[in-house]
Amino acid sequence: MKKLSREFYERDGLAVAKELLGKTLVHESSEGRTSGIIVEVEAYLGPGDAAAHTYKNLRSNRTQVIHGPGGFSYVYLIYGMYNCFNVVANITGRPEALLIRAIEPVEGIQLMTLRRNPADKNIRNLCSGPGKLCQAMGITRILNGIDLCGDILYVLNAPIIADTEIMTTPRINIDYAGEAVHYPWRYLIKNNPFVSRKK
DNA sequence: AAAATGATCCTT
DNA sequence: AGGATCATTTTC
Repeated sequence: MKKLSREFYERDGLAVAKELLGKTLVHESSEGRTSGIIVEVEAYLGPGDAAAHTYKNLRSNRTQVIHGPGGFSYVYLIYGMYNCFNVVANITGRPEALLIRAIEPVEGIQLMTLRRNPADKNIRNLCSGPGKLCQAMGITRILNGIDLCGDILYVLNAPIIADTEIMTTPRINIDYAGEAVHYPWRYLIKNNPFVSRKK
């Protein structure tokens, strides 16, 4: 399969979020190659989304990549300890980010286990959360702002998942976001055992 | 300049 | 239910 193109990313964030399900995220690191199937994605659609880092078009050193073209990576530190990986969607001037919350590990499972917790042999615990998958795949803020149409971090195309196989729920841990708390912008592959916990 | 705050995870 | 841990944002 081919890498997803700029055109794929530069569309409405909700459509891109949904269509990312079932695609394969790949990281070619110096330690080795890791990959996995995206099974859970949340959309953060600034400027009208109180949960988004680009709410009211907020532009800062951290969020500037979200304001640029689609198909770039946005990686930020959360709670002083964990990285979160997002795919930037839509065109320049439409600041939308898609948080990859869980993947189903495919390649480099041994390396993922080593990076996470060598004592835990349960592969369900490897990438079932945004901080966990970044740790397992070696994604850090060094990769913030890189082009997903490049050769280091990218997503391979795959057939679209049918609506009947997709579930939507409100987003996780955004209780501060007022009205936006209820928006059904979390997309998951139904009955997939590798999604994150909660709700 | 100082204080508050997380798009989390793990342990109790 | 609470703590770890710190860059970023908000407030003074």
